[in-house]
Amino acid sequence: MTGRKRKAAGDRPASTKASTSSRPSRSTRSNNRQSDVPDIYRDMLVEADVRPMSTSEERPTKRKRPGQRRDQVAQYAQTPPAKPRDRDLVCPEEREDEDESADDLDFEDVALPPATVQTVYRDSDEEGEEEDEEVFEDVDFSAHASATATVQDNLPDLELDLSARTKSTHTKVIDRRKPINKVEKDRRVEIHKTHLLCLLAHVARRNRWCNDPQVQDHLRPLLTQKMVKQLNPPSHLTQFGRANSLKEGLNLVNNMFKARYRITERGMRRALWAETEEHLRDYDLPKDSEALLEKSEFQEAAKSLSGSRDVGAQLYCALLRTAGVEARLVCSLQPLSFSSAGPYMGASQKNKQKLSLEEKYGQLYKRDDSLEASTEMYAHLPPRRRLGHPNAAAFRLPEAIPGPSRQVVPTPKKIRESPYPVYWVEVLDEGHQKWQPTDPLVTESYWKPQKLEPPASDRENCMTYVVGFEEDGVAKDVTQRYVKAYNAKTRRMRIESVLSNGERWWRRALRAYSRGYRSDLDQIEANELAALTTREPMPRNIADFKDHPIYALERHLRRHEVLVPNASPSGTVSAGSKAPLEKVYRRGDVRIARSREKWYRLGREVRPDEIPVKFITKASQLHEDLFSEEPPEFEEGETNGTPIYTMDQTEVYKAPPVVNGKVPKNRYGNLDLYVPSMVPEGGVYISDDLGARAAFICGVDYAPALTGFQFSGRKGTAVLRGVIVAAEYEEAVRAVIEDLQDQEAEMERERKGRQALRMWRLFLMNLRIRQRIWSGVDSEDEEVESPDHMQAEVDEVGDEANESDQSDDGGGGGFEIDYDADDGGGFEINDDYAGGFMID
DNA sequence: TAAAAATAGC
DNA sequence: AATCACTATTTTTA
Repeated sequence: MTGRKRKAAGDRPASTKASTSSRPSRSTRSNNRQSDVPDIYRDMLVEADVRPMSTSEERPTKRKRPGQRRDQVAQYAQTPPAKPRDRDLVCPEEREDEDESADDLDFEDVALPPATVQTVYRDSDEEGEEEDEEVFEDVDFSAHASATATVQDNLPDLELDLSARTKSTHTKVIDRRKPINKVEKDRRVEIHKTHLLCLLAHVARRNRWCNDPQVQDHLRPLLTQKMVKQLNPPSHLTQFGRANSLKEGLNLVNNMFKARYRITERGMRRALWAETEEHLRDYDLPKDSEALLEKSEFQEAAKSLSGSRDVGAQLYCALLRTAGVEARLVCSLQPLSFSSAGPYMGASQKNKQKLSLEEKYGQLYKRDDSLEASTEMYAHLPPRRRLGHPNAAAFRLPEAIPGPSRQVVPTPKKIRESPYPVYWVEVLDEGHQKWQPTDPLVTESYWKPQKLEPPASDRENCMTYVVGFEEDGVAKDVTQRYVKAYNAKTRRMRIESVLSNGERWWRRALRAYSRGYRSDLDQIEANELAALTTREPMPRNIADFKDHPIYALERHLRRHEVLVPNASPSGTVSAGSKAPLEKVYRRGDVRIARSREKWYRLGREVRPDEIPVKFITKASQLHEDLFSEEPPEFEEGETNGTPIYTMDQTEVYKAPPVVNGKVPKNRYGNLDLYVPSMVPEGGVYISDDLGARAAFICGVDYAPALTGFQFSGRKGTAVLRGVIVAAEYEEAVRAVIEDLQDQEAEMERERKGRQALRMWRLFLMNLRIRQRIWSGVDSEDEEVESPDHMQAEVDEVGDEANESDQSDDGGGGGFEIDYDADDGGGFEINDDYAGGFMID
């Protein structure tokens, strides 16, 4: 299992490393950076399609995920599950629950069909689980101190190469209603994920810098005795006393820090999408963007007490830690949004908005324009440092600003940024066991979590993921402490809302920075945050109810969703003032209804005489109805829709039992086995492809198990996997299977042996030919090897190989050299082949 | 009056 | 096998 992971993690980077080194200009850096990415991220980044830029030439334009996956499956499949397990056949919903802790390695959304071919690798994944856990929790943060992706601004150091896909999706927008197709959406989600990982790595790195002794040495003189004293109240004080002392201390420190620290650079901003390639190409970071890359520069900043406000917050964090306060470095991550609704650049209408916004923020962008000449300032940086992503990136306002502003304004630039911070600090109020924010530079507030969330209209700062890093490198998602409408608003922008396993993904991403256990404080905080979310007030507008995790409106119910009969509204809303009131229901009162067939596929059966909760009309019919403009004819109790039922109208399906060793079958001669509960009484499921043969050999009655359908295009093909036999024959059949497996293995070995022989024959024959040719050329009596001896050898081997050839595929007899041997011509004799030969 | 929210469209 | 998602326009509210 270890091998599997190592392999997956190691293979790709090795190859990329090789190719990067072909570019001398970047090689040193790149090589370093390769090792900069912690192991745990390598998989993620590979999964997320992030690779170093320099490999782009070799990269195939189209990436075949499925293919890759299959490789993995093949690899995993080499370790077959020892025994068939019931888990083989669990419907996805159930599995979700029980696998709460089983975070598997893949970051893909594999939508598992109810019955599964995929179980092969699901299984192996689960087996590898502890291993993975270990890998995750053994991360030694100090060891990784210098090992992270370097990120400049909000710009990942590793790049996304999506040019091929970008172009195709950008140039054609046909359907107005669906400008974003699924592929495009997926792509954006991937980018979002990648961006998140990079941002996390970035903040983690800065957080480590906060512990740097040199940095702290530079900062220590700033602290007065009084500050330190108040920040560390004696434990004999009351809770309030201690909290007050801490607050007063913070007040002192904040004022001092605010006064001493000069903001000379622009900090992190929200990453935005470019609308066209041109915009992206023309994009440059503002001149005064933070250019801090190395720890030494951070130490410099600590000495000079100047830099971006982000660095300011980081230094402030370091300062508090120096003073003995338990302080978290908090960052509101600003990843690219995955929804296309975000602000763009360039659109004619948006120009207006931009201008008005510009006025609002002051003349902040004017100087940007003066920068065309200033690119050389960044010339020493690789281009990717200057850009967010090569193809997906931030916006740039200067284009929209008319000429006059193009003058250089040399003087003391007041940098206008979002009035809300991206970085701040949380300190631990030990008395109350509560983390409290403090932000000396931007909002100049402390103890006021509500003050830090920017309004939705802030284009430069969007609060979506707030992550706090503790001194020991542990990260916590504390978003809920700061946003006022997590369920209604913030969640929509997060990965959880767009991926079915988004929560798991995010948890896993953070696990890279977890301390393997949960402290009491963790628990308290988790409760606190959970309470904050549950206490969130009911939305006041209709839109926020859509996909709300707690509430639901009837108007937003999906086609096959239905309210439980006794659902009682928990409130009302109306769209505007003069609109009818709508009842607000609990999401928990919403049920999914399914047709008879769907339930059957989940191993359940609708009870007879149940009244359908709903009839759903097909899309085509709906269309017809629309055009005919005639009301659809509903007869009493009958409609042209499909009747659907809720779960409680069904019961577990019981297949007809096995009687006298006879297995009941459906009309195709199979037995439907979508879930384990569908195994008939008195029967046993043997999930092995050899089952049918074995049962046949045993001469017992059996039924192949129809475990699901595979949909390719429009028609589904049945997936048969394993057989059902009567319980009394189980042992016999299994024994036969084992036997068959042995046989098969034996045959496989033989095949390989033959293959090896064939290779040798070819090899020796070539040698012989060569020898014959050269025998006349060189001096006649000087022979390195005896021709007779070799002749004998070739004949011997050749005969043997020919024999087997004939029995095998009939071809390749005689002395024709068969270059078309299926297992690859040439003389690549790998271990397998040689091994096969040696054994024989 | 501007910003936010609802709605219409295909 | 199914499926709303996205924009522009109108309406409402602070």
